[in-house]
Amino acid sequence: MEQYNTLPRKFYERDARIVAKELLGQILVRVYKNNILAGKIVETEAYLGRDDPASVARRSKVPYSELMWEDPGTAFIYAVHGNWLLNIVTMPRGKASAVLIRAIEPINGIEIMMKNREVADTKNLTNGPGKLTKALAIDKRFNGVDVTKQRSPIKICRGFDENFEIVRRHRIGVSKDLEEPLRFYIKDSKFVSKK
DNA sequence: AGGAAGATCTACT
DNA sequence: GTAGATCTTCCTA
Repeated sequence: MEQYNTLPRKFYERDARIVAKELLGQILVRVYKNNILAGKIVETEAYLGRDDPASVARRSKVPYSELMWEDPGTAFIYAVHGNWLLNIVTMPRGKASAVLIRAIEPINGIEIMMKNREVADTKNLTNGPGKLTKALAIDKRFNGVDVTKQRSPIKICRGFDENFEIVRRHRIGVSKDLEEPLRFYIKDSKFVSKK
Protein backbone atom coordinates (compact mmCIF):
# COMPACT_ATOMS: atom_id res chain seq x y z
CA MET A 1 0.00 0.00 0.00
CA GLU A 2 1.19 3.47 -0.75
CA GLN A 3 2.51 5.73 1.94
CA TYR A 4 0.28 8.49 3.22
CA ASN A 5 1.86 11.76 4.32
CA THR A 6 0.19 14.10 6.76
CA LEU A 7 -0.60 17.71 5.97
CA PRO A 8 1.43 20.24 8.00
CA ARG A 9 0.06 22.34 10.82
CA LYS A 10 0.26 25.45 8.66
CA PHE A 11 -2.47 23.98 6.49
CA TYR A 12 -4.92 24.32 9.38
CA GLU A 13 -3.67 27.68 10.56
CA ARG A 14 -6.04 29.50 8.20
CA ASP A 15 -9.63 30.57 7.88
CA ALA A 16 -12.00 27.63 8.44
CA ARG A 17 -13.70 28.30 5.08
CA ILE A 18 -10.43 27.85 3.21
CA VAL A 19 -9.46 24.77 5.20
CA ALA A 20 -12.92 23.24 4.71
CA LYS A 21 -12.63 23.70 0.97
CA GLU A 22 -9.07 22.43 0.73
CA LEU A 23 -9.70 19.38 2.90
CA LEU A 24 -11.86 18.02 0.09
CA GLY A 25 -9.93 15.29 -1.71
CA GLN A 26 -7.50 14.72 1.19
CA ILE A 27 -7.31 11.39 2.98
CA LEU A 28 -8.58 10.69 6.49
CA VAL A 29 -6.53 7.85 7.97
CA ARG A 30 -7.29 5.82 11.08
CA VAL A 31 -4.78 3.32 12.43
CA TYR A 32 -6.94 0.66 14.04
CA LYS A 33 -5.63 -2.62 15.48
CA ASN A 34 -2.75 -2.83 13.02
CA ASN A 35 -5.03 -1.97 10.14
CA ILE A 36 -5.17 1.16 8.06
CA LEU A 37 -8.66 2.48 7.59
CA ALA A 38 -8.77 5.34 5.13
CA GLY A 39 -11.16 7.38 3.07
CA LYS A 40 -11.17 10.43 0.84
CA ILE A 41 -12.85 13.47 2.35
CA VAL A 42 -15.77 14.45 0.12
CA GLU A 43 -17.84 16.74 2.35
CA THR A 44 -17.01 19.32 5.06
CA GLU A 45 -18.54 22.22 6.94
CA ALA A 46 -16.86 25.26 8.49
CA TYR A 47 -17.76 26.37 12.01
CA LEU A 48 -16.57 29.75 13.18
CA GLY A 49 -16.16 31.40 16.55
CA ARG A 50 -18.22 33.67 18.71
CA ASP A 51 -20.35 35.15 15.95
CA ASP A 52 -21.48 31.80 14.56
CA PRO A 53 -24.78 30.81 16.21
CA ALA A 54 -24.27 27.17 15.18
CA SER A 55 -20.80 26.86 16.67
CA VAL A 56 -20.11 25.48 20.14
CA ALA A 57 -17.71 28.41 20.44
CA ARG A 58 -20.62 30.87 20.34
CA ARG A 59 -20.53 30.81 24.13
CA SER A 60 -17.50 31.14 26.32
CA LYS A 61 -15.17 28.26 26.97
CA VAL A 62 -16.67 25.34 28.89
CA PRO A 63 -15.03 21.95 29.44
CA TYR A 64 -16.66 20.22 26.49
CA SER A 65 -15.83 22.97 24.03
CA GLU A 66 -12.38 24.07 25.14
CA LEU A 67 -10.58 22.21 22.38
CA MET A 68 -12.00 24.72 19.89
CA TRP A 69 -9.38 27.12 21.22
CA GLU A 70 -6.53 24.62 20.87
CA ASP A 71 -3.76 24.43 18.28
CA PRO A 72 -4.76 24.11 14.63
CA GLY A 73 -4.69 20.49 13.52
CA THR A 74 -6.22 19.21 16.77
CA ALA A 75 -9.09 16.71 16.57
CA PHE A 76 -12.19 17.97 18.37
CA ILE A 77 -14.88 15.36 18.88
CA TYR A 78 -18.37 16.36 19.83
CA ALA A 79 -21.52 14.36 20.61
CA VAL A 80 -24.82 15.07 18.89
CA HIS A 81 -27.88 12.83 19.15
CA GLY A 82 -25.77 9.93 20.25
CA ASN A 83 -23.24 10.30 17.45
CA TRP A 84 -19.63 11.36 17.61
CA LEU A 85 -18.70 14.10 15.17
CA LEU A 86 -15.11 14.67 14.08
CA ASN A 87 -13.84 18.23 13.68
CA ILE A 88 -10.40 19.63 13.04
CA VAL A 89 -9.44 22.87 14.78
CA THR A 90 -8.41 25.70 12.44
CA MET A 91 -6.92 29.20 12.74
CA PRO A 92 -4.02 30.18 15.03
CA ARG A 93 -4.29 28.95 18.61
CA GLY A 94 -6.81 30.94 20.63
CA LYS A 95 -9.09 31.74 17.70
CA ALA A 96 -11.97 29.30 17.97
CA SER A 97 -13.07 27.69 14.73
CA ALA A 98 -13.10 24.23 13.20
CA VAL A 99 -14.01 22.13 10.21
CA LEU A 100 -16.49 19.28 10.53
CA ILE A 101 -15.77 16.21 8.42
CA ARG A 102 -19.19 15.21 7.12
CA ALA A 103 -18.49 12.40 4.67
CA ILE A 104 -15.67 10.30 3.22
CA GLU A 105 -15.34 7.85 0.35
CA PRO A 106 -13.98 4.54 1.73
CA ILE A 107 -10.58 3.53 0.31
CA ASN A 108 -8.83 1.13 2.71
CA GLY A 109 -10.17 -1.29 5.30
CA ILE A 110 -13.68 -1.35 3.88
CA GLU A 111 -14.39 -4.81 5.33
CA ILE A 112 -13.59 -3.58 8.83
CA MET A 113 -15.66 -0.44 8.41
CA MET A 114 -18.61 -2.56 7.33
CA LYS A 115 -18.21 -4.65 10.43
CA ASN A 116 -18.07 -1.58 12.68
CA ARG A 117 -21.18 -0.17 11.09
CA GLU A 118 -23.05 -3.40 10.43
CA VAL A 119 -23.99 -2.42 6.91
CA ALA A 120 -23.09 -4.07 3.60
CA ASP A 121 -23.47 -1.09 1.30
CA THR A 122 -20.36 1.04 0.61
CA LYS A 123 -22.42 4.05 -0.42
CA ASN A 124 -24.13 4.02 2.96
CA LEU A 125 -21.00 3.33 4.99
CA THR A 126 -19.48 6.75 5.65
CA ASN A 127 -21.90 9.26 4.08
CA GLY A 128 -22.62 11.20 7.26
CA PRO A 129 -20.63 12.67 10.17
CA GLY A 130 -21.88 10.14 12.71
CA LYS A 131 -21.58 7.26 10.28
CA LEU A 132 -17.95 7.81 9.41
CA THR A 133 -16.84 8.05 13.04
CA LYS A 134 -18.57 4.76 13.76
CA ALA A 135 -17.01 3.10 10.70
CA LEU A 136 -13.56 4.32 11.77
CA ALA A 137 -14.14 3.55 15.47
CA ILE A 138 -13.61 7.17 16.50
CA ASP A 139 -15.05 8.43 19.77
CA LYS A 140 -14.37 10.89 22.55
CA ARG A 141 -11.22 9.06 23.61
CA PHE A 142 -9.48 10.63 20.64
CA ASN A 143 -10.36 14.18 21.60
CA GLY A 144 -7.22 16.28 21.28
CA VAL A 145 -5.32 13.98 18.91
CA ASP A 146 -2.91 15.83 16.64
CA VAL A 147 -3.86 14.93 13.05
CA THR A 148 -0.62 16.37 11.65
CA LYS A 149 1.55 13.73 13.34
CA GLN A 150 2.52 10.73 11.23
CA ARG A 151 2.16 8.40 14.23
CA SER A 152 -1.27 9.57 15.39
CA PRO A 153 -4.14 7.07 15.41
CA ILE A 154 -6.17 9.63 13.47
CA LYS A 155 -4.48 11.79 10.86
CA ILE A 156 -5.16 13.60 7.63
CA CYS A 157 -2.90 13.00 4.67
CA ARG A 158 -2.35 14.53 1.29
CA GLY A 159 -4.69 13.15 -1.33
CA PHE A 160 -4.08 12.40 -4.95
CA ASP A 161 -3.97 15.23 -7.44
CA GLU A 162 -7.24 15.23 -9.22
CA ASN A 163 -9.65 17.72 -10.57
CA PHE A 164 -13.14 18.12 -9.23
CA GLU A 165 -15.71 20.82 -8.90
CA ILE A 166 -16.66 22.05 -5.46
CA VAL A 167 -20.28 22.74 -4.55
CA ARG A 168 -21.03 25.26 -1.82
CA ARG A 169 -24.28 25.05 0.14
CA HIS A 170 -25.79 25.92 3.50
CA ARG A 171 -24.92 23.73 6.44
CA ILE A 172 -27.12 20.79 7.31
CA GLY A 173 -29.00 20.23 10.54
CA VAL A 174 -28.11 23.46 12.31
CA SER A 175 -30.94 25.27 14.04
CA LYS A 176 -29.50 28.72 13.38
CA ASP A 177 -27.29 29.06 10.33
CA LEU A 178 -25.40 32.07 9.05
CA GLU A 179 -26.38 33.73 5.80
CA GLU A 180 -23.11 32.61 4.28
CA PRO A 181 -23.09 29.01 2.99
CA LEU A 182 -20.40 27.07 4.85
CA ARG A 183 -20.84 23.52 3.58
CA PHE A 184 -18.58 22.22 0.82
CA TYR A 185 -18.66 18.97 -1.11
CA ILE A 186 -17.23 17.34 -4.19
CA LYS A 187 -19.63 17.61 -7.08
CA ASP A 188 -21.11 14.29 -8.27
CA SER A 189 -19.57 12.28 -5.43
CA LYS A 190 -21.78 9.34 -4.55
CA PHE A 191 -20.55 9.47 -0.97
CA VAL A 192 -21.83 12.85 0.24
CA SER A 193 -24.51 12.81 2.95
CA LYS A 194 -27.01 14.77 0.90
CA LYS A 195 -27.09 16.52 -2.47
C1' DA B 1 -34.03 16.86 36.66
C1' DG B 2 -34.91 18.51 32.11
C1' DG B 3 -33.89 19.51 27.52
C1' DA B 4 -31.18 20.73 23.52
C1' DA B 5 -27.85 19.03 20.10
C1' DG B 6 -23.61 20.17 13.90
C1' DA B 7 -27.87 12.88 13.35
C1' DT B 8 -29.63 8.37 11.95
C1' DC B 9 -32.93 4.84 11.13
C1' DT B 10 -37.27 3.13 9.71
C1' DA B 11 -41.48 3.24 7.55
C1' DC B 12 -44.18 5.12 4.84
C1' DT B 13 -45.79 8.03 0.27
C1' DG C 1 -38.05 12.16 -0.58
C1' DT C 2 -40.16 13.25 3.77
C1' DA C 3 -41.95 12.54 8.72
C1' DG C 4 -41.48 10.89 13.05
C1' DA C 5 -39.28 8.16 16.64
C1' DT C 6 -35.19 7.36 18.95
C1' DC C 7 -30.63 7.95 19.73
C1' DT C 8 -26.68 9.53 23.89
C1' DT C 9 -24.06 13.07 25.96
C1' DC C 10 -23.44 17.10 28.29
C1' DC C 11 -25.09 21.61 29.30
C1' DT C 12 -28.23 24.67 32.16
C1' DA C 13 -31.23 25.29 36.03
